[in-house]
Amino acid sequence: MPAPTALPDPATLSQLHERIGAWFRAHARDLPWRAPERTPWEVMVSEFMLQQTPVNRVLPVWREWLRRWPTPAALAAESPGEAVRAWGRLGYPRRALRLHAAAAAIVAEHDGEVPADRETLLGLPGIGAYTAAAISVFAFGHRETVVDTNIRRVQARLISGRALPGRGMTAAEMRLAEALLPRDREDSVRWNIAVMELGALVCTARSPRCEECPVLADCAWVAAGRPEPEVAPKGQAWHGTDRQARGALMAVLRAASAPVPRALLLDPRLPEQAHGSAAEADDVVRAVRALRRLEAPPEQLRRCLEGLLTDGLAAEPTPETVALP
DNA sequence: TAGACGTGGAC
DNA sequence: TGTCCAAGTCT
Repeated sequence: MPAPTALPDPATLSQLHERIGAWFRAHARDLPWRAPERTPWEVMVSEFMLQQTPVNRVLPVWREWLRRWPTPAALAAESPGEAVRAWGRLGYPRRALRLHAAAAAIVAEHDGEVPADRETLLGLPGIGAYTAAAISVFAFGHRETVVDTNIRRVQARLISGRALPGRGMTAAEMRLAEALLPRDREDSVRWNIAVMELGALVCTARSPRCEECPVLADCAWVAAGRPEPEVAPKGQAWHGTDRQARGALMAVLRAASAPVPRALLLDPRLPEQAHGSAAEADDVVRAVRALRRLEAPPEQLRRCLEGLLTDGLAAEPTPETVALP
């Protein structure tokens, strides 16, 4: 059972707003998707890419993506496979597929303009509670409660006195975020991004930099003597998993511009065939060797390939070959 | 609601 | 080295 959460009184809350706001003005990173002239589409692309992926890895892919596809219509005009290829090594390539599908829906149903309200955004592929709120706030300046993993962690420590939030978001956390949100619209936008930034830079999951925290004196977790987390981390297995095998299969498809023989994917011990340019052939050979090194059971490779086809991450131009969709 | 879903950097 | 973690979404 979560510890009871005492809401700060109005004076304290106002002080929290002030201190975290001042900290943000002094320490915020200069991230391109925060520039005031950014379009809603540019913000939306950043939010998709930032789902479970660190800022530093997103930056170059975001720039190249928007150079190629500066509008939803530009992306929708491409094949989904090109989106998956441009996604590169960001991970969770289904996000590329969903971003492409969302662009198509925006063109088909919203005159090519990113919707401004949370409810409409929620109807788009790949947009859940967090991303809908984030786009509404960061692209359109609306007053909405945004609750991401950073904000949950800051709230858990600062207000609830716990080391980490639980696995799933609770209604209580949502209510707490609403209660903390400044009334003024512009202040609320600033608050959301500032708390996220505080969580990302100072109130981090592993080794929080409490000495740099602007609200250290108000922190319920510190006041409680920094108790240990209540829930043990889940621990993601990796070696030998389907996720690893799917990733290796996708790497081969991304590297190849021509369809790849199905037999090569299912039995990567086969000799690689020539693919396109010499440079590309090198990339394909490298990817196939990485797949081979997994020494995944043939049964697993078959299952994973079928999964990629089912998910739409791969297609079969012919019965004997596989390619990006 | 718990589990699946990529990838690479930090400790 | 292995574990943990990252602006989540979907089923």
